[in-house]
Amino acid sequence: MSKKFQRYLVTAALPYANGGIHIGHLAGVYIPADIYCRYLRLNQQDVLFICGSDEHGVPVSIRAAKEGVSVQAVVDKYDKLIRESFEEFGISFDIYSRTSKPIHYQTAQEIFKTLYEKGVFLEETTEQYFDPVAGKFLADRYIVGTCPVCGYADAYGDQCEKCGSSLTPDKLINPRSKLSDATPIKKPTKHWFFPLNEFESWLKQWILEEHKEWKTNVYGQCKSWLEAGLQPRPMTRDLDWGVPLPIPHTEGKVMYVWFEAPIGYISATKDYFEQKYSFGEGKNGNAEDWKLYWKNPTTKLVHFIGKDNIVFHCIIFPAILKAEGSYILPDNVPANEFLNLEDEKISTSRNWAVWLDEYLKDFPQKQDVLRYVLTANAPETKDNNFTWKDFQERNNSELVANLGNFVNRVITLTHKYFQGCVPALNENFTQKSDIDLLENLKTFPEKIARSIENYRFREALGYVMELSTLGNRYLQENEPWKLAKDFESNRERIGNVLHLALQIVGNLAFLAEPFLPFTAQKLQKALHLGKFYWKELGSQDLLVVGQNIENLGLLFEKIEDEAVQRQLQKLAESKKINELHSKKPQPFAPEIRYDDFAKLDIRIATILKAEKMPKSEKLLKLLLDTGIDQRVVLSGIAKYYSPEEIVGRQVCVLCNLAPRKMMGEVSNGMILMAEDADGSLKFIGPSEKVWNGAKIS
RNA sequence: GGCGAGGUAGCUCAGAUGGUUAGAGCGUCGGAUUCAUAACCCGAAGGUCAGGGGUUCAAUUCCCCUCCUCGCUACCA
Repeated sequence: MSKKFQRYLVTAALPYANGGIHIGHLAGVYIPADIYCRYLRLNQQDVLFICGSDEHGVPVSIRAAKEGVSVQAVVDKYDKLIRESFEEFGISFDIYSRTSKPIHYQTAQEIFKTLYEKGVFLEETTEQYFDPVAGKFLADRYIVGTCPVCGYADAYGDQCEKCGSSLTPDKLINPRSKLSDATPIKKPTKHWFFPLNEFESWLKQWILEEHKEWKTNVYGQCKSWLEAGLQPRPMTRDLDWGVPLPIPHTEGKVMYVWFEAPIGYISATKDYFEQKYSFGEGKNGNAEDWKLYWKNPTTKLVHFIGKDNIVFHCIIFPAILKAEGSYILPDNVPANEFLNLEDEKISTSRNWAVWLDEYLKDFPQKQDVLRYVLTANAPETKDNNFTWKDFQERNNSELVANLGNFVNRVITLTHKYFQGCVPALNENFTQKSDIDLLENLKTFPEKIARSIENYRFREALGYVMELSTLGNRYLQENEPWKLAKDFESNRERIGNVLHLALQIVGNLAFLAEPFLPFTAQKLQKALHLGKFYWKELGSQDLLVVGQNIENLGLLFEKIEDEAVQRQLQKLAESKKINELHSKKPQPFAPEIRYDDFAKLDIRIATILKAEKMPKSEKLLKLLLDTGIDQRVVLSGIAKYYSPEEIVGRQVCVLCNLAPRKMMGEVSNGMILMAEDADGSLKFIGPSEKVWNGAKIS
């Protein structure tokens, strides 16, 4: 834990090239990672900050099909969007690479091959869905059909987007291929499994014993997984978009994204050094430098991610690296929780988000404001809420009124009394409040550094603001504007006060840099400051006496109600669109013949008994009188009906459905339900009482 | 249902290996001030630390139960 490290390798989760970056991503991953790296650089550490677009996986292929363009075109488009908004937002990656680059293919294939040759993988042939027309195996996402839960006609094989149920392709009614509409058939295919179970005891030792300092959410998640027991996981897929396997005769097979995406960190590092040398900096180095960062145990590897990625970064990826054998493992994985927006979950598909590219257009030159708000309210220990009102208030009462105001007062006073030049500090006029101020100032770099090193960024930012408050208080206590009423006799004292206040501003110009890089840059320029490192901060002579200070105007401006209203309006519109969308009935399913319908034997039956299935949230166990027999049917309606209220009711039952086991009970049929616009389920039955067994036609 | 993380002032969040008056920022109210973007500074009010039980001289902090939120997971023929 207290190991001495010689260099840092910091990674930020690879954004998926399927959409833009929103405030949840920023608050959870990119801003904290950027603060950490900017601090480390100011602290003269050797640090490499790595990121890049993750461009494989099924969703991009589907989007490409939907937009009618090539997969490459889709990833190019989003890679560009993401890359540009990060750049403009000041996320200081040393490299932003892509997993579609040849270097990544090589790297991923090398690692795969090493594991293959070491005999790490288990090979297993299983039955998978196959599209006989397109001649391809189908990922779950590529199979659509009617959702067995809500009846939505275009549910995916892994999940129904309508009702959120998680599914498997077997569960879909009338499954069909997205590629050709053909009915998928099952066909054997071979896959390579990574035996996570073999790494279980090692992982337990490494995480549960050796990394007790990890954040509680991360540690807890890992513990949960490890204690549940790990299973082998397939690391290959039958797809044509992805990194091909480096094994002969495996055409049409690629690596599972979660196998190769984290390797993207490694290939991005290689990419960095290749680019560096190709631009002529490499005279003294060599292209093997990346190994220093990935294979030398004096390197501290830190992964910044969101909580949804914990398993992949703490369990699967480390196990893969461990199996490979020559790589270092992360020292820490400071995963953040989630950020909500105006009390609701951020959702890309529902367009409930604040998109970085749109923010940058709506609030030009206000990168630091968003950086500030998202840091001050970062979901470090629990899910947090972002509201535009809070954004406005923090800007107006913290950035404008505290920090911006302090800087402005000091510079204005300096111009007023000393023609904009830094006055000298005269020892004869030093007072206790000066000494207190300086004593206090000295403690800040250390405090801020400690918080950052422990991944407590909101606390660190709080200290920066505290220093600004201290400055404001100092001015208030010493009231140079009052002394100036008799300027000549108080000249030295006024000079001292402003000198010290300016030194505080000078310190802020660097202490704030990890958090507010644009503001820090402006300040450093206006104060004509040289380059200072963290260890030099806290000192009282950053500014040179006599140096001219530029009047840089206002650092922050107020955000008016109208701007906030506009943003709220924008959100209200997405909400309206969502509601319209969800209230629109689903389009009709494809035409069928009478024969198809006639296959369904739907009867009226009476519920004789009803009880809640133990250990289940959704299932009720019903005993039905069908007129012909009495049978048990399980139905996922527990959220909408209590057992007592439905006994005696007549319902429609699909009777000739194959029996199915759920939660250890066999269900013999399916109750037909109508789904309301809000997703709730209602029984359908005869309008008047009929005899049990009545056939529906 | 199982597992994990949370439930602390009006709001957003800290914190305590159990011990005298539970903290911060913002908001609110009062005062002071005018160099400053009606900003700053000082002060005050505001909390049975989700609810119930237990252990203890002492619990908000430890244990058990219940409720609520979020995530993972099983189930929705």
